[in-house]
Amino acid sequence: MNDGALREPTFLVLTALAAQPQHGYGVLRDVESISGGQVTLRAGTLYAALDRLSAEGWVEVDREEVVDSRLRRYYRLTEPGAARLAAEVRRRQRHTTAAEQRLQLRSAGGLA
Amino acid sequence: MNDGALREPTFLVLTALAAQPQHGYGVLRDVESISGGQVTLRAGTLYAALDRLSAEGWVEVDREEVVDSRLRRYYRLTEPGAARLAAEVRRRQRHTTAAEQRLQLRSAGGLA
DNA sequence: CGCCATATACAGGTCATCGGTATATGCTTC
DNA sequence: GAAGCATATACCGATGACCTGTATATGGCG
Repeated sequence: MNDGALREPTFLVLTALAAQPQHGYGVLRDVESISGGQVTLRAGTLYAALDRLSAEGWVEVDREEVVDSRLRRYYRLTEPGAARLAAEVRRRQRHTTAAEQRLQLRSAGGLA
Repeated sequence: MNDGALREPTFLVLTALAAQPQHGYGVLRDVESISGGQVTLRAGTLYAALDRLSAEGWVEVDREEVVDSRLRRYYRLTEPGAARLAAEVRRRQRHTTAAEQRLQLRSAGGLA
């Protein structure tokens, strides 16, 4: 079991749903704000990810509302989904910490 | 310009080369240790990434040695490569911080 | 009246990664 | 002494997440 690494869009979708349920378009805007405008998810990416994550059991439909004749489907992060996200956070922190240390060694003039 | 997100294997290859030049197999072992054994790069992934990153100007061949009739090609992270890695670190830290905060909100019983 | 924001959905294409294989040497183990 | 493993680089076909673009529909703004 090498894998399990989440791609950035998937990671951000889970993050957007971590605090409270949101509908698709809300996730879209949330991801944009989390990333400071760096990441704007394509609609296709978002709904494909939502389907995939539902099949995985990491998110599920919270409720559906109809606002102005338009459907709003709210998604919720499940407990397994939260655990998965937490694991991915640890994994990424480990990697970014290693990268930082090595970049510092580099600017310090190489390895001892 | 939405993109620029590095995939995990690519990120780890750059990280492995950040402190000092290494040859392919050294990168392989280094990535494994950085990730605590979680990530073992496929040979195909590694050399494809090295080619791609060379074309991008983020890594370059440092030197070549022949040890026991076997070639050792050492790669080095370039300055643009180091800058790219540093940018990716900042990006990932922003995202992991957001994910952590939201997971805490969740365990605290939802958003205020 | 056209444009933008809101909102969901699908179809076609790309590309990084995976999985497997090939080649070659030297050390260890049985 | 041969079987297997670590070292070392390299290619090829398949997969799948993601991107681009498009379709559909409503309401507000200029």
